[in-house]
Amino acid sequence: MATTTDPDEELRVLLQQVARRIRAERAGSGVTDSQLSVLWRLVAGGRTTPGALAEHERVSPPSINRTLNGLEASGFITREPSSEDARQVWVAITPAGRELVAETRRLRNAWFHEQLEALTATERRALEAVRPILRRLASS
Amino acid sequence: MATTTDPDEELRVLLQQVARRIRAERAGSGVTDSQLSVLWRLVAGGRTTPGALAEHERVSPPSINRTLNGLEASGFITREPSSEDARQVWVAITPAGRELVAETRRLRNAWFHEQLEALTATERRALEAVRPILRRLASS
DNA sequence: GTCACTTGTTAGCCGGGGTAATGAGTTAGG
DNA sequence: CCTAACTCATTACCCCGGCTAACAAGTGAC
Repeated sequence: MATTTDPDEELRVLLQQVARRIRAERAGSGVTDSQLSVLWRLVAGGRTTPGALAEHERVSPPSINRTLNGLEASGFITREPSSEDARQVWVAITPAGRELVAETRRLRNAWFHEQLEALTATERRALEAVRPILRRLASS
Repeated sequence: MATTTDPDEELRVLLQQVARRIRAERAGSGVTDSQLSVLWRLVAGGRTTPGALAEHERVSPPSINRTLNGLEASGFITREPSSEDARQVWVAITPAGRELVAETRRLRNAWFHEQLEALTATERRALEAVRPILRRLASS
């Protein structure tokens, strides 16, 4: 019973499954997925505000706030009221956070790296060709 | 500050973001993501057991059980004890479930479809080339 | 017949998404 | 200037869906 499946739908399902597979490689490093994502952003882009983070992560302000609470409680970020606009808050990564990013990133990438290394050169190229498409899909 | 990013890591992050983007296109159709996934599986593969579903969805037995509870309560699946092995349960999709799959699948694919249709022929081919790789990643 | 194993289920925890409401601060208009 | 509308962050609360631990029922082997 060969599933009579729309090819586009198979792609959609595959993308979801791969993402879940990646996510499953959590390595119990004490930091959650969304927390790591925020830390990664802070390393890449420097200090920012909760609102900007929410927008970047495509998540509601309350959601990002909870993530920030966890990170602050663990000492990986600091929150500091803005002096220009007292409604705003500056979110900055701490040295401990920076260190955690480096270490966790290594762990989190391990499985995926391993999978990619098993690819042939042709497959590697195919994947490269798709990178810009993924970028567009991610930001559309 | 140009992020100094490992290309493989960018791929990993992109895959996650695209998956989240797809998932966000939920269209409030009354059925949740994991429920639809199970229904889709039942349409494709016919009746099966909770254990087999859990394995296929790469999820723990209690998790699949909760999903099945929701589907049963909504009348989209039936559970029937096996006559050969009384420990086992047969899970089957109902006509209502089958209909819901058809309709929801259409809704759920809308956004993704639209994105894919905006691709050039070259990009389309690049995506096709990656399909078998995604299959392997999803099932590894 | 007993004991180990298998299958499904329940109970309870947690992360992380959402909306609604709130408080504090800023800004625009009369 | 002072009030009204708006903005940003946060709190409270709900829901979904992972997980482990524990358990009940059934099977099979010894």
